[in-house]
Amino acid sequence: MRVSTRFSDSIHILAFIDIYDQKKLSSEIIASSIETSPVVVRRLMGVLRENNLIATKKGTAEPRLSKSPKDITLLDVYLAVEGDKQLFTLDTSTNPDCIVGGNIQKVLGAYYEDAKMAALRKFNNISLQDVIETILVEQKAKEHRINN
Amino acid sequence: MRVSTRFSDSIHILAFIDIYDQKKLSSEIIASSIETSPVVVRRLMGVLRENNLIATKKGTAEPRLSKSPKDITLLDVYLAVEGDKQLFTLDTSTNPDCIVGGNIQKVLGAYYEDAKMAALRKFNNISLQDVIETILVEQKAKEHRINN
DNA sequence: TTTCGTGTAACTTTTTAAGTAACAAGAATA
DNA sequence: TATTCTTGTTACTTAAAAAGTTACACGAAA
Repeated sequence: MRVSTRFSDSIHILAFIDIYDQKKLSSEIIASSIETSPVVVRRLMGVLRENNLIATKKGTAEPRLSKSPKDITLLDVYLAVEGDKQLFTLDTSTNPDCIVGGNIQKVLGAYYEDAKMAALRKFNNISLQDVIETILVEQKAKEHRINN
Repeated sequence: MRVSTRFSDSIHILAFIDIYDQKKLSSEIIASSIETSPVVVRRLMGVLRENNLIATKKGTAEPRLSKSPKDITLLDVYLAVEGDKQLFTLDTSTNPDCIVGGNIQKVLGAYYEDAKMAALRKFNNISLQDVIETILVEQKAKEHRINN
């Protein structure tokens, strides 16, 4: 299938809202930064709103973060838009009458869960604030290279 | 998209080959354990062969592991069939003229790589032997429950 | 009251992998 | 040696999930 960019795009939206705080923040403007359609942005923002990461007002282009960027981790965003699904996919239809087919799901499932948790723990240690600050540092470095 | 079960199915194939070592091991028999088609099995076995994990002989139903199960890690299998692709997907088309769009790929890319490595390190610490032994233990436990 | 924008539904397109059909050619065997 | 089984491979179809598109009711603000 097409691979989901919801996680990346959601972090983008949140960083954008924080960085361009005082400006008009229509879904169209945000979409032009992500290079996608306004509807995709509004759909993602709907999910972020349901998960208490942003607050929006219908008809008004003024989305705001519900919490400080320090208090939003990448894991919060990931769980909001991707949910707690498998990261590595088990084949869930294997022959239960075979020694391998009848036991491999449980065995692999445990290893997959372990690997997934190792990755998600990393995301739980990165805040939106970290992302925003790093973006701003990269931007200054970029501008420095251009001027020298 | 449809989610790939190549990783799970490949481990299944390797465990099956090792456990049913002396028996006839046609792609049809293996496929019936995975509950898929023989062609899917042969395709995966082709990839496993290219990556030196198994040896096969055209026309003969006798695939064999190329190495001891102790010396095959889940990471070896993962890289063989999924490659070293992104685990978390960056949106690679963002507006380069925006502070966020112009820097987020690099910033998120680094965090994603970090999380991916945390997961893959786990897989590098699990051998096919671990998987096989755990399957056999689960099977004995299952039989014990049935007989008591 | 006009204009802009959100929220949402319905539908289409895109992408990727699995499933299916077909077949040449190697291996084993009666 | 003829038959049967099987692999390796190609080409095509189906399935599933997400992004893209169109449309529109309704809220907000000038």
